[in-house]
Amino acid sequence: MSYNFTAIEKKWQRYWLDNRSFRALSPTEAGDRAKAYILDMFPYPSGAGLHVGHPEGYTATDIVSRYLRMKGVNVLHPMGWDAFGLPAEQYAIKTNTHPRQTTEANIANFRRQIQMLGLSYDWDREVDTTDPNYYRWTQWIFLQLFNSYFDPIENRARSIKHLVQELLNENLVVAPDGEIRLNPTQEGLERIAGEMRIERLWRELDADEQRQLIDNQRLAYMDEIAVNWCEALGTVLSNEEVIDGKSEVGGYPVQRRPMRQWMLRITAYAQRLLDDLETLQWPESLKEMQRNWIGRSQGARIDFDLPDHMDSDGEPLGLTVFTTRPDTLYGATYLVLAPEHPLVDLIVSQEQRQSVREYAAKVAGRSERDRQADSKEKTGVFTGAYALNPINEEKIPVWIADYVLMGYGTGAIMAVAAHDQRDYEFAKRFDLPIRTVVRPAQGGAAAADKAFVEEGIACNSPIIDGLPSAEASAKIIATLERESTGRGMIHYKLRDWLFSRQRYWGEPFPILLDEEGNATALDESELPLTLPQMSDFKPTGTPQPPLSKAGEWLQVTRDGKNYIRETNTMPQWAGSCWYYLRYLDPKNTERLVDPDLERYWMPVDLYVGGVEHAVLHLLYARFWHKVLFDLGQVSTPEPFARLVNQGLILGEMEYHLFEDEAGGPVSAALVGDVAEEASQSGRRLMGTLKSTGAKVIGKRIDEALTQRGGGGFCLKSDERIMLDARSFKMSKSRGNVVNPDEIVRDYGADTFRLYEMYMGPLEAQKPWNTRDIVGMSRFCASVWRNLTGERDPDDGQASGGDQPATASNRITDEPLAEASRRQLHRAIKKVGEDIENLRFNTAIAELIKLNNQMTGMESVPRELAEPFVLLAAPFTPHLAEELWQRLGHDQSLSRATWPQYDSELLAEPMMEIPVQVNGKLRDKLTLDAQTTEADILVAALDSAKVRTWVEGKTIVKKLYVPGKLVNVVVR
RNA sequence: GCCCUUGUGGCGGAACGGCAGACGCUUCGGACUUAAAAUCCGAUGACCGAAAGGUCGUGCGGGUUCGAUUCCCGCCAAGGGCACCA
Repeated sequence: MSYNFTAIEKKWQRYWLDNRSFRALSPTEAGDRAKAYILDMFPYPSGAGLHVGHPEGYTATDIVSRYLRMKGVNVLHPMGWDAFGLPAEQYAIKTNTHPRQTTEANIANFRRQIQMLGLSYDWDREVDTTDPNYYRWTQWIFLQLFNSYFDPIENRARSIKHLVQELLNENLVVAPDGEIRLNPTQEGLERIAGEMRIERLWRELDADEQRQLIDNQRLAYMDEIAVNWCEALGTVLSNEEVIDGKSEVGGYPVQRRPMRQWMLRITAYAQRLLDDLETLQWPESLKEMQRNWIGRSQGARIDFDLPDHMDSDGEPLGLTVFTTRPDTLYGATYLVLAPEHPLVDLIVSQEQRQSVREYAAKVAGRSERDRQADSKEKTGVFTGAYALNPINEEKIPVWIADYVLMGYGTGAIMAVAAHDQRDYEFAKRFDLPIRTVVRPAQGGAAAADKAFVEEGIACNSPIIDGLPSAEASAKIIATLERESTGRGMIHYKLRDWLFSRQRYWGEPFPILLDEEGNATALDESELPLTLPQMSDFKPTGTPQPPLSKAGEWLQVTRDGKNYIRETNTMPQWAGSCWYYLRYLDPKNTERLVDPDLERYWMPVDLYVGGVEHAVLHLLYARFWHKVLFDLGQVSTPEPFARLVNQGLILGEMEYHLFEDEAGGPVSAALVGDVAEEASQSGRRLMGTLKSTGAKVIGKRIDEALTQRGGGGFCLKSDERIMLDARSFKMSKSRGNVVNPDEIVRDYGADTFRLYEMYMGPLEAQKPWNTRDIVGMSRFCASVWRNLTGERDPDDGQASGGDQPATASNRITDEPLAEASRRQLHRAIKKVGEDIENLRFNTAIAELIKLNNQMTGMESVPRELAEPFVLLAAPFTPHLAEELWQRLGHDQSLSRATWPQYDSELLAEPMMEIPVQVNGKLRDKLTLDAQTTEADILVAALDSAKVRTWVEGKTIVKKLYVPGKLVNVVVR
């Protein structure tokens, strides 16, 4: 019987599970072995089942894990389920089943699919984010966030108790703007300036104020802010979940509306999240995406007085802008506020009130998306108010315009029309003054029809004239700071993380709310707070979350006071923010993770997953990790030392024929230029139009192509043909989704694994091509034949997984030929190095070459067969285990020793030296590897072929690159 | 508009200063077979040539170098990210 992959794969999958073959060792068991934590991004178990993209990353980490185990490393390689989330809940609503049920069914299906791929996970450590024993600790981390604040002096999170203590001790005081500062009297400064009280002490606050003050410092806090409300999903979404004004999930419209929501103070960590990227071995492009998302801008806040306006207490009003170009302050010819800016109502003049209101109403009625769509045409309205430029007391008009966003900076800008393109367009539109205050450093004039936005030399700016922009900015900031009309600051685009959702299927907050809506945390001992069983978990159609219908569950009386539970739930990201920690100690009932285990295993040595999490999961997880680090719960500042993004697997190539613009002849197959070029020469376009999957549509392709003998096609000489061959993302609607179940059924898991790894570099985006799978299938069958001698179904031998393994008649104890031995040792080196560099495609190519050698052999020496099976084991583990057993081993090879190569055998005794003349290859010499340079050059010039190219010319230079080539330069 | 990534045979890709196209697919030819499948052997970048051999060739245009797919400068195209971010 021939190679029966189904039986073999079942047999070994059973064996691995029964024997817990991939159990990670405890630090004690491991002794002085090295450790490696190899992690996959755990999947969201959707109803659709595994996608071919999942096995790509999972196979990659599996190969690395299996390889490292064979190298004697203690490997932790776990898997789990990120099972809270919107799709499960939406599906549950649609089918009227409880999300618990669908989630369990989906997890079972995912587990089956993952196990059928032969992935070497330590199943003892499986986690499920929806398990109360898991989300108990998600809630626990939330409590840590709630009970902590960010100490800007130490630049880290600390217990809120510490803050209260410092306030009680009067080391800290409360500034009028609500900020907490060092007590100036501690530095010998006065806390009282004139008759006006500047700062207040803790004991001078009443109980409500104290509570407010503390609540405003927490890392998890409630705030009434404009949030992204998605009507269709019935929930709010984080900035990261909104793309182009639509929900990332489902693409539903999202509106801004003010709601009281839980926020996490990720902005406090902006600088550390930015700085620590430098320490990570991550793809540069992904780091760049995080940098852009954090969006650091260095600049200044500048205060403009509004001389004609007083607040209700009779204090003069002021207006603060943020700018990255303080050096252009003299060029500010007007100010612009966001239409939603709270100051607008206070300063608008009687005459302008009507038009300002109308404009603001119009803007409010439009989504962010619409606002961006017609950003080409600037709109805005004058408020009737004027402000004073602090640098020169110039009186400038204040406008409102929707190109200024309330959500960035202070929601107000100083407009410098000469040096900002948007301001320039606005000024042109409304005929506002444009004043040049920077000239190009290299001389030459700036373009007249647009803003000069680069740095240069300040001009028309009395105190900074002649200074380069950077110095000019510094001087302006110094001046403003001296006069208390501004200060240098760094602004981040990153916003605090909106952390609550109006959903049922998420972690409940361990929070009680009193009648005023103040939050009180549950005690750690009260966790987990489990989701109430509800038959009606549908959205309410209002911002009221489904849990508001939970009846008794909601009511809590404590110390004689009535509370109601928080009815929002946490977003899907909560569970995935820390799952990598739980794998280390998944059954611990006392702690999140045992500190010794945490220190042993962290950080994650290799993390593989899709790039779609660049600014969501990967930013959130880093943030939580840093908080846990500050609070002493984890030992490393970063969770994922090395990260690799697997490239997207696109759908199968699609070929399209279409009319060209002239409505003329048909367009046909292959990418534009190639086809066009081909059409001009009339030569063979592609030999295999049929076999590539191109569909012959009607007669048209036949009109353009003539069939050659043997099934190839040729372009008719004068046709103009364009071929559109492209592949698209796999999607249900396109009908190009490949189902892993079918591939494994038809070809086996080993072949499937090989195929995905052989498609190309792990990081590259590449199209699926079912046609190519057969290559890997042939390889597996060929290895089987080469090592078992079982040729085809007719030779009468029983085999397959359930049968007792029979010894092979192809294996011999004869010594291996010298040349083959050298090839083997080169392969051992290459395969090991390629795995370490995640270059699986070239490693597989090496295995194929080695197997091709065996195909040509009469019988295969054990000296070659055994190392070959070990080298193949990480890639085709089932096949390798079966062959290993048939080679007479009674132990699984999962912990067998990886072969070692002998460096002596890497060098060939003879070498082939190409000889170039003027950089062109003219001959090749086969020489003893010991030949000296002088002899090689003599031999090279002695070559007849070389001589014909050198004759009659002067040799200018003779070059020898040791072991590589000779180049003779002649003139 | 800005940032990042990628452009190599009929296809996926390899080489990443030193023999361009490893390896797989496809196609063609041969062996085996009553036949087919499977398997095995050989060929497969283009052009010229009967052959030996030669010329061209890694998106395009320059540059550095004895030598460039590889490094530098300038374009073009595709994919991804950000986007009125002050």
